[in-house]
Amino acid sequence: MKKRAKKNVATLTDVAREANVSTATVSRCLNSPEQVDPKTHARVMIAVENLSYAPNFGAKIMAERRSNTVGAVIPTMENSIFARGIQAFQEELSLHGYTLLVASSSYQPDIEEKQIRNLVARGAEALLLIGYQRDGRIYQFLKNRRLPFVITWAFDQSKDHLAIGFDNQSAMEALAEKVINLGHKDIGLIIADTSNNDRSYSRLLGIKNVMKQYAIDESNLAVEQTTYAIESGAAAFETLMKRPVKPTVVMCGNDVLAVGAINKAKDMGLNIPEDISITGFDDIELSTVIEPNLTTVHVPHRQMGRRSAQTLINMINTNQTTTDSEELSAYICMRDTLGNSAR
Amino acid sequence: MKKRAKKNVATLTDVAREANVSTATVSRCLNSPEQVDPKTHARVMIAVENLSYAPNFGAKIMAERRSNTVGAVIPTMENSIFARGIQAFQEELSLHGYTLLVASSSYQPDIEEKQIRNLVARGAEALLLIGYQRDGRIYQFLKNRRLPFVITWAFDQSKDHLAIGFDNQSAMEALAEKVINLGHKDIGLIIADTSNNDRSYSRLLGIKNVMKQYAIDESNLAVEQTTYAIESGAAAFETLMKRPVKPTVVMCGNDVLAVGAINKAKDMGLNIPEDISITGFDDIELSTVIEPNLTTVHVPHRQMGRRSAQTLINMINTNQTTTDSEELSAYICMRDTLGNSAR
DNA sequence: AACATCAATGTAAACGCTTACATTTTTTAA
DNA sequence: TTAAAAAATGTAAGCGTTTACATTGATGTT
Repeated sequence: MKKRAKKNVATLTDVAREANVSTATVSRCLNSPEQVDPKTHARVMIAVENLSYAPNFGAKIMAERRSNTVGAVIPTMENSIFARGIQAFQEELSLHGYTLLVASSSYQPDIEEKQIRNLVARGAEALLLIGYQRDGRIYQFLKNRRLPFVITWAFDQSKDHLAIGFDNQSAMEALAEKVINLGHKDIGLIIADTSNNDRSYSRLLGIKNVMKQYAIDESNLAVEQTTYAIESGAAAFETLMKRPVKPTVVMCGNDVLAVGAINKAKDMGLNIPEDISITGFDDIELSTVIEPNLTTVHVPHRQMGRRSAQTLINMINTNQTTTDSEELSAYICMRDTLGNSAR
Repeated sequence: MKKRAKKNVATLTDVAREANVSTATVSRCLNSPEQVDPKTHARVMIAVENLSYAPNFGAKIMAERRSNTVGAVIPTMENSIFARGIQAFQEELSLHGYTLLVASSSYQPDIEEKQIRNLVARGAEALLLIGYQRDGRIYQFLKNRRLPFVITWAFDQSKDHLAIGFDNQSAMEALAEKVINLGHKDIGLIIADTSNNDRSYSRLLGIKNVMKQYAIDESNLAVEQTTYAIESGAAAFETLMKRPVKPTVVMCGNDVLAVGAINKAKDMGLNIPEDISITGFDDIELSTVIEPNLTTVHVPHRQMGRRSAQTLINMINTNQTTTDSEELSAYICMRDTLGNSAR
């Protein structure tokens, strides 16, 4: 009966014994080789190889009191909404010697909280988060731990958390204005659940705002809330088209939903944009693959990723816990799915 | 002048002091609450909350000698080739209390090696890897550390590493046979660099095999090797169509490339499949979004992810380092981009 | 009343690394 | 040649947990 499961993988001590040096020397060979005699170094590296040694990060992090790791929690990995931004984030991080740990929350607040705590526990020195909306407890937690974090994919002057992103509401306002100027009055909207997704909520608000501005009654807006998947977009589109007074344009909370809507519209024999206009949001790859090409809002994916990384690294280095927010611009991509109102 | 940077985040000891108990009790509150008096538990949890305590995984892993973590290294996160599989992998893992750590290699062997070592260092108890091809040193390393791993996205009877995947070669053979039976003799192929990508290589081999079988000379196959991106597919397609004898079908190593090819074909005013046939591989979301819908090979994404997770967990639990491989089936998805030879 | 049992808690060693400081060896300068 | 300076290496403490084992106190049994 053994006392504790004894893992038999080589440790620094094993390597030291094998190479006939102290653990300190082995450590130096691995972390600052210039400090050690080339001959010793060679001998140690052979021992490392022979024993298939790999450092134990847990021990390393603890001893160094730092992890060179930055975390990111994104709502989903399944579609490519966040892929390009995260890719840029990661590229910039590794340029500066940091490793990225990604976790996904499946758009669920409780999972997000768990993942945030998980990343912190794993030694993340800073965090990238999507959107503002989360329990105050989490913000308090991050503040107490003096953990630098940046919010992205959103930007709201009135909030006081550090954000590097774009203003969802005004981006959607610009698009809605364009839509209305093309004569559309009956508007359908397919969007993610707005209750725990501030980006969705802001986009919805943007549309409502512009409608008010143009004196179009709110009852002219038909909203379908759904999950982020092509099929959900298709289903929601079908529902919208069954309404007594059909919309002449269906605006979508993102490109994935819009693609679903377009597919369904084509299935139903509708011509886009002659019979029905459709718009998206995000400008992901899909939007130029779908036929006709999707009119959407271009979001500064790569820029958000890059700037967020730079800012976080700077905060880590200067031991600051916050800094100035940065608004990046989103702009409308006019393509082929938005036309004049059919009515 | 400070000796060491003193991080001021709460530790277990701080919580213990605050709650007036020993560190052991705090640890038990967090890990096996049923062992402690409810009153004590409540008191401790308040202290935890007050101090914004989060456990230090490094220390935890070291003390527990296990991490409940499994790693995966995939070639890319940018497009969605691996997204669905990884998603399924992750779902199955968390069902069993394991956390997934994902890293990407950008299709570069040296980065892959680094990432593998990184994940191992971070305490991964098992690994998911894509394809067989990697330096023997890495396999030796994994073997020496008795680290369970599974290879997926490939299956080759003749290799003796544990794999849970499909046979790229025979899948491509089936497709090539179909293509040839439709009268195609001049075949273009757009595929990733086959030199360090065994999936690509097998697919190429599959085509060559069938051509030989049907007595079509190898010179009838025009191969363009390129990177995985829609634009690369488009560019490669253009190159292929400039050849003295144009192919009547362009087979692509994956759907992303195929989408690029289709786009370019349409740009060039070619009708698909009347003027030119195009095929893909993978069956990702894109393939039913593109018009016309892409004829491709369906790959058992989710099944590979799920079965891999189950198998790895089983190996961890039984302390085994390998087990039986499992061949899953891929099948042809006939859609609208493959037709009779135009010649 | 004495003792065994059990639940709750505490004590302290161990995990594998880094690094301040101490010591030894080599190089340089006179 | 020798002393001083610089380079290479060693020693050992400390990082924040878990857990075997020890201790304490309450409860039940005779």
